[in-house]
Amino acid sequence: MFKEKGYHATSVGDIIDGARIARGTFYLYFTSKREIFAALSAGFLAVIRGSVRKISLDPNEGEPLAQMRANFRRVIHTVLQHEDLATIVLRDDALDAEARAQLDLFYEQVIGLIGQAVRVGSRLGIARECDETIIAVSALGALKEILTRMLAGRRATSTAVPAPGAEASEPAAVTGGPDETAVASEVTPAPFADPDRLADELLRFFVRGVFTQDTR
Amino acid sequence: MFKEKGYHATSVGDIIDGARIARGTFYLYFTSKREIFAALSAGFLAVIRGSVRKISLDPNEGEPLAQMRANFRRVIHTVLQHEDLATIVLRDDALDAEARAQLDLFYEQVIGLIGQAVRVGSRLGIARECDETIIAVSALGALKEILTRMLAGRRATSTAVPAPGAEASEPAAVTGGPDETAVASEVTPAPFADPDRLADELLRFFVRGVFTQDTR
Amino acid sequence: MFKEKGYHATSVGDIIDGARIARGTFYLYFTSKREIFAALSAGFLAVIRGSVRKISLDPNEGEPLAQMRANFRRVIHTVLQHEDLATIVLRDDALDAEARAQLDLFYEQVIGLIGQAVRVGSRLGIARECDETIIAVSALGALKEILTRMLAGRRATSTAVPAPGAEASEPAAVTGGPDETAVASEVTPAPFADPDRLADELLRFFVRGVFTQDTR
Amino acid sequence: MFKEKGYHATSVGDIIDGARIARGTFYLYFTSKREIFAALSAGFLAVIRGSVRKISLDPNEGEPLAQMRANFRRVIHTVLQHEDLATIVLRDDALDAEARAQLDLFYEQVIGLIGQAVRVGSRLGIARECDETIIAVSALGALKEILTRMLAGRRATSTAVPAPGAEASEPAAVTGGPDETAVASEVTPAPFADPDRLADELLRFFVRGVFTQDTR
DNA sequence: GATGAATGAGTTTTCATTCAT
DNA sequence: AATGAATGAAAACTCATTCAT
Repeated sequence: MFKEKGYHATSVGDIIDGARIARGTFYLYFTSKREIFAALSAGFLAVIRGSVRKISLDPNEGEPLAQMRANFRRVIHTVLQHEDLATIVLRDDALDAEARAQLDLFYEQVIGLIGQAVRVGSRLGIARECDETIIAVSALGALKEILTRMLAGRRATSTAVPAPGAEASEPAAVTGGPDETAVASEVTPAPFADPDRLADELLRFFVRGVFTQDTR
Repeated sequence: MFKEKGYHATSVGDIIDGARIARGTFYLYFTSKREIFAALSAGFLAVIRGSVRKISLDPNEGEPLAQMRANFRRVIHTVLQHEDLATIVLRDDALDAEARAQLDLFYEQVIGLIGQAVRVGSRLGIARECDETIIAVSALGALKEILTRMLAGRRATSTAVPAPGAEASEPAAVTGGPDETAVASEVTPAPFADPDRLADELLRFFVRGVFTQDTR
Repeated sequence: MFKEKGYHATSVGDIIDGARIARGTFYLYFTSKREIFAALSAGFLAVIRGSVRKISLDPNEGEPLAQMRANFRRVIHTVLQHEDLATIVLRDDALDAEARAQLDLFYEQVIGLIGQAVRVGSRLGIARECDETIIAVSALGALKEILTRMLAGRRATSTAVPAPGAEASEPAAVTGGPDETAVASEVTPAPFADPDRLADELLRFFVRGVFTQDTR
Repeated sequence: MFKEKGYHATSVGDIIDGARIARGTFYLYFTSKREIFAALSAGFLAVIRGSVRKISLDPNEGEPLAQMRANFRRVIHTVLQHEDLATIVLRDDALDAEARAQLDLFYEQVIGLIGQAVRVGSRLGIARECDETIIAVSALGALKEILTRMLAGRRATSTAVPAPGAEASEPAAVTGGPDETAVASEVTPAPFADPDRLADELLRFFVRGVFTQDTR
């Protein structure tokens, strides 16, 4: 329910209807709507944490960039394995201060991890001079956005035949200028369909950027 | 109010108290809570749209990368000029399908714009082979995350010593050089304090990535 | 509603139905069910407080016993003027700690007042040696019981023709032994019908007790 | 549980937790929460009934006033022996009509008994002319109030220094003489500590009242 | 144009009671 | 006899919205 309607639009009534249980049963297992959401979030965060490894300098562990690629791939696969939970966590709904703090902590950890990877790169002479916090935050943002759209794409695909009462079907049109709008028949799905390709593309972006020319 | 508490936690009561008007007066100007939020969002989106230019190949317009840097700087400055509105838009609160669609459209346009820049780069031989959608989405995500944290940092700083009644007057705190961040007691502020540096760092990330070594 | 059903058995729904107002209107004037009850109680306690005067030794104020009788009469009349409120206060329903404290304070004040009267009597040599606290508490208890039954009697009388759905009609029978059960057609009404007689009888009880013979 | 929190604030959950039994087990022995409360009340009322004797004119039974004193003492001692039950009965919590009627019946019997005593006194010429119902009701009220405060005092005293886990062990604190109560920091305890003194004081109040002067 | 009292649908939460095991 | 998971009716409370003044 949370995945479909978000935290606020989902009522306890929706949940118990969906779960085919009585109101009291819900409160037998969760003390509040907030708690079930927090429990779901926490569960997912734990799983995701488990899918990320710190970059190691131990040569047995392989090259740092290979380790990073493995991390990306694992995260993406874990997200795909837990589409529902990933969706509600990425939606980043407000909730209360405690849940907020839990999520913030998680992202701070992710930023720390990415920062560490950059620092390792610097030490090895394979990363350029940069503000590692900004890089890490950017990488996190990029990853979140990619994952969000990957999940949105899958939802759009799987719900292709919308139940009566739904209101999907985005007006595909976009792109500023009237020049090359390309195919654009399906808005996002295509490039996000292959998880491993996604991981590689993302990694390449982090590693090499896009442009070959120097900035200054 | 929306900036501080988010859409759902802000009641019409909060708004009219803050605005020192009567309940009825509110509904004289807005048909609903949703509408005022949508109006605020739309206003901000229009301003932001106005601060972005398509990359032009016309040599009078300067080099493409310089145009991109100018875009980044303008966006960041606009966001800073409209901290409140930017905050509520970046918070990405759920609302209804219509507001959702409006925001989605906007982001789709941004993605289109970034994609176009990459395509231009490709044509000029200054951008490497890549999936432009993934790159554009990543860039958008990075930008959103950076801006979000920049605003969070400013909020944290400005509310730090809350003079009773006052609510502004930045102490422009910036730690000199980019190397030794020393204290780092505050969560994010430091690296996000200088907007232009932020724009440059972000651009450099997009352009060159972080690592110098090849991926394959 | 509180008078008829007591605090717990009265729901906000009952109140708004009785008042012919909407739910929201109720919460516009009272923040909770507890609050309206507390407000009603407090109002009544204030009125009652206003109807009691400290016994004065000033000869212009009349004899102490006459002052006491006046107090009794005023209290009884006030209670009769505010039958509903008096009933809910005397019912002494649990509520929360705060309301409890408010009521306790009130009764403590009453006890203080009665104690003072006894002390005045002692000083004047018209009251016998006694533990004034016990006397005051006894007097308070007697007064409460008398008033409670006076009000119950009036309710029984006025509701003589019970609305369909009610469940009155006490099984009058009582009195341990099978000897003289007297008339007993109406359980309590009769002796409690005349307020002034009640006040006088009560005062006489306090003053002289019932038995003429000495105890030890 | 009922003693501590009252009927409404005590949930079946509290009861089964306290009794270390399962929910189902509770309903094996009692059909409802009301029933267990009624059973407890009824038990106590039976015990109390057993501790009161009708005043007899048989000279072997001793003087009427001595019989009354004995009754008072027995009631007070019984109440002390069953503090918990006495507390819940005196709290006079609402419940349903049936339990209400049971309690009303009991009090009516007590009133009948006291009334009988007064009538006996009248016949013997040792009681003054009076409305015996009013006197009996007053006496009942005084007794209830005294007992309530006596129990409250004991509770306050025993819970004063709550050794973690323990819940009894009265320190029998009683301030020596009846005159100088000195400290008086505690609300009521002192004068209510000695049950027999209480009974005597109460009896004396009934017998002689407080004031020596005539009323009219 | 402005006001604010009134509204009531909708939400969360509680808790006495049941019944299959 | 004992258990405890499941129940659902009922209760308190919220808040966006309306409309007579």
